[in-house]
Amino acid sequence: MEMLIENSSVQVETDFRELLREYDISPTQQRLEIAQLMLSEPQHLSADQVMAMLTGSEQHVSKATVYNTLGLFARKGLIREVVVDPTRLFYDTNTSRHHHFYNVDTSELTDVPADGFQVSALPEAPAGTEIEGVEVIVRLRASSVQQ
Amino acid sequence: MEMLIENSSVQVETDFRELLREYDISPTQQRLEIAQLMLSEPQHLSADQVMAMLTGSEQHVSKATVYNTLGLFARKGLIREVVVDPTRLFYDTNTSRHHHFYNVDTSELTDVPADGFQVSALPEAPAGTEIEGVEVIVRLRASSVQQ
DNA sequence: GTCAGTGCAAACCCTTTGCAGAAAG
DNA sequence: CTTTCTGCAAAGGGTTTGCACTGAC
Repeated sequence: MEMLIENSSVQVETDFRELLREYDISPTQQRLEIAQLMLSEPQHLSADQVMAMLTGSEQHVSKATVYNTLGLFARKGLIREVVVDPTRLFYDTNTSRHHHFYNVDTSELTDVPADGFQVSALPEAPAGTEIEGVEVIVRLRASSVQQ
Repeated sequence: MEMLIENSSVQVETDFRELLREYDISPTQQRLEIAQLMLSEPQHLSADQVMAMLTGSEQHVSKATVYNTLGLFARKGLIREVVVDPTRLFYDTNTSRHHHFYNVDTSELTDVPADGFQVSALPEAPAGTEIEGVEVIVRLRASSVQQ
């Protein structure tokens, strides 16, 4: 049992090592740890949540490194920074074009199903600028009516 | 000259006094000052910018009051809070449905012309929630090509 | 006179930074 | 061995809060 886990985690680690290299990020232990944690499944996490997930993991990662790493990953295009909450940043492991629900009551960030929304024509960027990205955020609150 | 300005400013003040009352906001001197400053023309301002505009105005308004007032105005629906920058909040005096350009290089927030964009179908809110608002932010950066 | 609003400074909280020590290649 | 990365703690910066004073009505 122990060996099986060992083997599979070594396998996973190797994969992420290559992934980071593809994105021009030198794969240190901490970066691998964070990559593995975040990228194993699509999700939306704040730096705080990443910190929390790291607590109890075998390898200690400091706060500064978490912030640095998330910023680095986002700059390199591995993950996407999402600005929805004035009090904290979210990081989305899905970098493809899609939109978000943000529940202001629970601070939960989720994807809008691809078929639920359509942005037809992109606006033209003002002179001297180019479009870096388009973000659509649908703010939700707990509904007052009974479900 | 002095008297003309006096008269017109008294007129303006009266208008905003009524406007605030309509939004269920008791019109204090500071709130009137801020309302007049912001609502005289459509614009996008951060709390900091409001502070700066107040400096040199006849009536002193403290930082705490500026923040409180902007939050109050937003809660009451007089202005709209816009979350585009992780480091500061913007307040938009245009509360009708429209979208924004955000220039990440200059931190400038502007409106997307109404005809430049189309959101066709709103997504359905997940069970137990209702849509509070939809925000579309087009992030811009200074273009590398010559204009 | 009562209660809401204001001002000041301190507290907050997320994020960034400076710098010495550790790890990567 | 050199360079980059990490960890710690402290600084930063926008926003909020606590509380005494002031102003609205």
